Amino acid sequence: MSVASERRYDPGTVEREWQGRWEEEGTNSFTLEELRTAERPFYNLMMFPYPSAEGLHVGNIYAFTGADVHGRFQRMQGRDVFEPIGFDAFGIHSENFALRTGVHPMELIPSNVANFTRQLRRMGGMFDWDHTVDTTAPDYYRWTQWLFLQLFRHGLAEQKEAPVNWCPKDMTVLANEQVVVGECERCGTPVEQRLIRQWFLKITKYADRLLDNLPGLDWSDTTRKAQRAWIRRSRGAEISFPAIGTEMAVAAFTTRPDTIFGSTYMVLAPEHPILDAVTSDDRREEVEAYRERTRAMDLVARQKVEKNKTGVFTGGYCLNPATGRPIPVWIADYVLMGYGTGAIMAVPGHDERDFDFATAYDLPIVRVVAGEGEGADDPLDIAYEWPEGRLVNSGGYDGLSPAEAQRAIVDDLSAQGLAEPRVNYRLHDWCISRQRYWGPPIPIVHCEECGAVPVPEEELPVVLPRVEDFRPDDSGVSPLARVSDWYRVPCPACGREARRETDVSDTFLDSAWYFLRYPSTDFADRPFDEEITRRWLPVDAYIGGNEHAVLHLLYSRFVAMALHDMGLVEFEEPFTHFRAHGLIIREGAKMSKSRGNVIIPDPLIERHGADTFRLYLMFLGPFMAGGDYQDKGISGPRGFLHRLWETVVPREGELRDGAPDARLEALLHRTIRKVTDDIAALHYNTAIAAMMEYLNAVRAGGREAVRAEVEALVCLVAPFAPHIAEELWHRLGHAESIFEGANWPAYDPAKAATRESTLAVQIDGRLRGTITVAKGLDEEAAVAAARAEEGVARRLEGREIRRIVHVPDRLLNFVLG
RNA sequence: GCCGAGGUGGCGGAACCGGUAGACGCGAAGGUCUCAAAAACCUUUGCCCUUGCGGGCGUGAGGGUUCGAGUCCCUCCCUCGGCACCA
Repeated sequence: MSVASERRYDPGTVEREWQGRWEEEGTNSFTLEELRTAERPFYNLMMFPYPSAEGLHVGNIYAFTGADVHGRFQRMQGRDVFEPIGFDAFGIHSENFALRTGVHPMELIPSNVANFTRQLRRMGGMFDWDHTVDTTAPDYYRWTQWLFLQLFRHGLAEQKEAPVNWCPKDMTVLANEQVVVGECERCGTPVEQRLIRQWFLKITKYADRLLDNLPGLDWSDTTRKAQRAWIRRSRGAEISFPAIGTEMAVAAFTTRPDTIFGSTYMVLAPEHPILDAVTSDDRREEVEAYRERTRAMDLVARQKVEKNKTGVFTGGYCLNPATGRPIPVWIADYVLMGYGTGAIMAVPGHDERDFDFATAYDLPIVRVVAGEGEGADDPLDIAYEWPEGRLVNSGGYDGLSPAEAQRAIVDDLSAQGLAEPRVNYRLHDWCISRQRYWGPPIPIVHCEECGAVPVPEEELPVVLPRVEDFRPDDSGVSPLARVSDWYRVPCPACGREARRETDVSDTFLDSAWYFLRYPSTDFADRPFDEEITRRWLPVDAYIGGNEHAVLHLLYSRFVAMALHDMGLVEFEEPFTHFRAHGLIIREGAKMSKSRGNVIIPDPLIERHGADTFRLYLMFLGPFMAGGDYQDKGISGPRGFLHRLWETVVPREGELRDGAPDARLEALLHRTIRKVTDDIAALHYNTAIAAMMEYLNAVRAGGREAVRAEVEALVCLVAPFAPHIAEELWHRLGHAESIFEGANWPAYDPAKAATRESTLAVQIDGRLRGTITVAKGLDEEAAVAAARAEEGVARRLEGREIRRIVHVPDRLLNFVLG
């Protein structure tokens, strides 16, 4: 073999050699039979990348390396590790890039995928290239469409009108992220709202389960908290306020029904449907003008821009059902149609926002809760929002605590049919319609007779046609709506002429189930095989960025729960273990093209090798916190691997056999323990530091190592630097791959034990010296040993010792009088 | 505003359960080897005072608990990330 004879470490040669052998020998891939029979399956998942034209950046490599280290570590401990990778290639990113460059996405994506594949192979990930996924391949999105149909059949998909951000110049729908303070991020035109019929998945039906399962998940705490905050459940009541002069009532959601006696006015969202009915003729013009102004703002700007509250009086009144008195009805943009009922009972005395509004428009502020030491009619100079105190000015409820009053008031109003207990969520149903081209068509046919009819499953996939002009237009519908020979189809139910749904689905739907597909890509006739799914899922370890803490992870959980309820999978939580990694920054700032501080990994990998680059990235800082990229820093890990090589492959002669040095052997076992614990906890940086420390000790003073001192070290290094580890393992005489068989070294506590310990000697808590003593030395002997130290003895001379604190093998503290 | 993470040498970062702060690495200085360079190896490297011995000060700021605090408690400041009028 060419490599084997070379005595110098040349990373490029070693890495290409082993990447070739892994590929040839199928080291990292599973056959269908192996997937069926794996005895200790471990599904190691990482978030699949969006294959951009720029290629993999350091951030991707960082994330994948960290996950790969964990996978290789599990494998060396004897698990059958399945580590797949794929491409999340649909979506607006590719579409916009294609529009800009004029390259059709159907050409762009395959070439990007090819480039990503090359880079992923080059970084030495343990990927199973026989089980990849590309969300834009018809044999993948066929099953994305299938999934939509299952949700539809089970009443979890519905079409309804919803507002979207619309840029009148670009003539396109914009995602919230594309709207910057009320303007289109591309052209700066003020964004409008439009109402469009769109498909929604009813994730809110699962809100309680999504919330209540969280404590049982072994996830990064930050991620669980983000999900909790995103769903945000609030319990309260919906209360009816009869609108005077009409037959209708305005329903308002509140979490504080106990404060109803303090509700001195109501506020409706400007879009509220009852608005026309309550507005008086003399106010109509002003109300319309305000409504118009609000409509011109997109949802994001409306929530961000105005700190000062604005609003107008409608001229209408409702009856406060508790006091029986009429209260004025206003509209204001701080009330959102999308939450609760789109109407609030304003309680300015006990809600900060209502207080601000009432102050600005001179509306009455009444106290209905008195805190400790406060009187019933003490004026309020800020809203009293706390749920402690006693009710006042509240008729028969005076004297109750807010909690008691909540129950009593809701009970009494419910009896009159004016209230009912209610739970609200911040979480909204998931809008999956995209009026765009680059996505899987939603598999529905609209028929005038039969309504929305699902495409029969055997007709899937509904293939996205190749369309040269896929620019969005003024119509507010997908570019597919211009392709009449595609959308005109007979109704699957009645056969009459009908029309395909021309919207495509959200990319998050593609990624909400990809982990189910990986182990089953051998099957063309089913999305996921029952037997294989039972063996491999739920995912054992999922490592990814916290930018997906909410959406992707929440949608995946929802899909898994829905499939579980349909009886299609056994689990309801897809990821039992999730860890969020940190971000790579540079000079204290996030890498971005606009800052010009982006690192392109390819030249670095060419120059130093993938092993060095991997090791360097993992050494930067704690994996879960991220790290600061420094150009010169790579020389540390590079030197370490070169020294490791030279230690195992001496320039002259051969590595000797023989007994290891006793001190080194003890250190080796402590290193094994530390590296094992640290990798398990994803503390990669300190694991690497420990290996460096050990190698430094092995080579101290230019000494030559013996085999027993370095063989285990080669194994410890393997998860981080797999190629060099393979090569050295091979040169140490092993025929099989270091990753075949459980080669992770065992920690032997007996060998790790030391006979001596260093004791810190303090006087009054200040360090005055250290002494080396036999392990487990008792206090009396330790004191004697310390007193023998000149510096210690001098300070103790003639002083009274009030107390001695002795922590065996650690410290001895003399407290003087 | 709310929630979350964090603030330690010139830099990235270590530090178990409160027990020698600064592991490991970068950078810097000096040296060995070499025609030279690279690589490798050796020594030094928190700050201040001191020729030296030695001493003092040091983990965002201030206070507290303790024999002992980077670590625990209180008050405050700053940075980063997320959510943001959710009734």
